[in-house]
Amino acid sequence: MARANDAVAAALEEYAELFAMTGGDAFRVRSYQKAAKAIAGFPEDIAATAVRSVPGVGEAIAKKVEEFLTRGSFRQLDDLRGKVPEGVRRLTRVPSLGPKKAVFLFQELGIDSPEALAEAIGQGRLRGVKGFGPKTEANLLHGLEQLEQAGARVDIGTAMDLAEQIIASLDAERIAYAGSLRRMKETIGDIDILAVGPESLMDDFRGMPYVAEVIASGEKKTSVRTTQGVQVDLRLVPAASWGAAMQYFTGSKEHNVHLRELVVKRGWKLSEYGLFDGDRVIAAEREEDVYEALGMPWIPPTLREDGGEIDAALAGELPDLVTVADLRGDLHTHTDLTDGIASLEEMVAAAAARGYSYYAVTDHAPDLAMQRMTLERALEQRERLRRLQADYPDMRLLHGTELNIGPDGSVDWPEEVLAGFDVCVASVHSHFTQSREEMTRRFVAACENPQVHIIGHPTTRRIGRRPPVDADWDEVFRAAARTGTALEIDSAAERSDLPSDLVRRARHHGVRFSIDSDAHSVPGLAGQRFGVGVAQRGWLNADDVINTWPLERLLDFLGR
DNA sequence: GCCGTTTTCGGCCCGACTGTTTTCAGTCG
Repeated sequence: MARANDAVAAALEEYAELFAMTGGDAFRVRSYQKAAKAIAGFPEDIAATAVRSVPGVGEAIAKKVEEFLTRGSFRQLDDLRGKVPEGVRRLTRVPSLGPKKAVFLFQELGIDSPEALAEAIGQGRLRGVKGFGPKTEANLLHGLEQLEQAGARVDIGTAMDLAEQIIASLDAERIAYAGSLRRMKETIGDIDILAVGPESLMDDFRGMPYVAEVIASGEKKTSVRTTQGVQVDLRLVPAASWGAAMQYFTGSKEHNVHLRELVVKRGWKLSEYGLFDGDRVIAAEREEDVYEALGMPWIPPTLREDGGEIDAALAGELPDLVTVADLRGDLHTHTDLTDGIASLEEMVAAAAARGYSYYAVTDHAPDLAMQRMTLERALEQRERLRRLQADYPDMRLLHGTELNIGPDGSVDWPEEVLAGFDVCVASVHSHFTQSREEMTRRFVAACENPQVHIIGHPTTRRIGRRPPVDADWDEVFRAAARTGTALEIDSAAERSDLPSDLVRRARHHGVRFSIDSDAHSVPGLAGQRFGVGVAQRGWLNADDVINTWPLERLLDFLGR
């Protein structure tokens, strides 16, 4: 069941942003951001909790949240939405453009969207404007390009939260999401929801508080844009053709085109209403029947990209994909010692509740200055973790760290310190714009460090915010395979990193993977389901993933 | 706006980088 937490957090996040843009006090902005983060990371459903009990939520924010929970917004948010055009908010999505410059551009030049900014630059209207020199202009152009590449797509976590919220809000006989979301694609353009139920469902849908705009509405399909700017299509389908509709609307288009070629060869017809031989229905109610009628087992949605899955299915050679149930632990997580929001004790208790055989705490290492890590603090944490171990006889607690890979491939702590950690994840957190050669050398050097077990979020992309770094990935994969360094599939939805296409390529080089949550909160631990989606899209089976292995085998891998 | 074993007022993760500025503002992690 969808929790209200994410919708509340998104509203507070938006308010913080608008408040900052309208000249609000920076410390108050931080209060809203902190509260949003705490609510998103709060383990209970906020709608069923005393809001004040969430750390970081005081009198004023509690009132706003309560109003939001009753009517889907709050007065101050409505006010600011009226003052700052939605497009100006989108301007801050342009990398290198923050709230200050965005508001400046709006007030001084009337630029009210990324599109308008592109036009203004094209017309040379930024020339000579105070604070906008040639370098800034070039950076903005580059940022606009990146934004365009990312498109209006949102990460799968945002889309999944929204889809689950919508599904929970509608009273249908049967309802589910299809499309790229069901295929667990890392970014989602729009959300497709199929439902069986009365036509009044459409009215209910249009009237929901999360609907900002109705784009189109008919008997069978309603399209809306939500307050988060995501398009959602709701389709009513006949109960008798549920399976065919799911098959059709799950896609991908390429998968369906390929499948329909097989259908046509047999003189049949496949549509969202069913698989037909003339007027005779061969399959319609169950999706499995569509595939079985074509002589193959049901194909998992995560494989439906026309990447060889149909031939594999026909040959009976579909991979035995890794699942969430295969995971025995998590090897990359944070606590409030650095930038997490839950304590060590809370995170460990939550991990135990998830039934893990092992669990690694990997707070940031000292070179990420804002985290203020020191060796002393790390060793104190280790002591606390060792003491906690006694309370968890069925779960091995591993003390790890997330190191920073420097520009030359070196990491923060010297070898003798690293040797004291059970798990070392090493990640790039700076110098993103090195040349391909430098970046490749940097990753290869990190792989060759015998103390490094896992390369964290390898491409360092942040969906919609930062492009992946440039490296010769095949070279990196060869180094990882040669040195026995695992590559991480970071499950945090805005990362989804490695991306699935690179996962599949890396697998061909014989690389092992670790599907980690990179959780900064208790609910963050559940994010592994998105990493499993990426892994499935990369055709991984359980054996490819080190944290499906039994404890002994994992310890062996870690060299202990 | 939130929070409290130095505080109910006065602090609030902080340093690096970049471009533009002649002493710093904005952005980012």
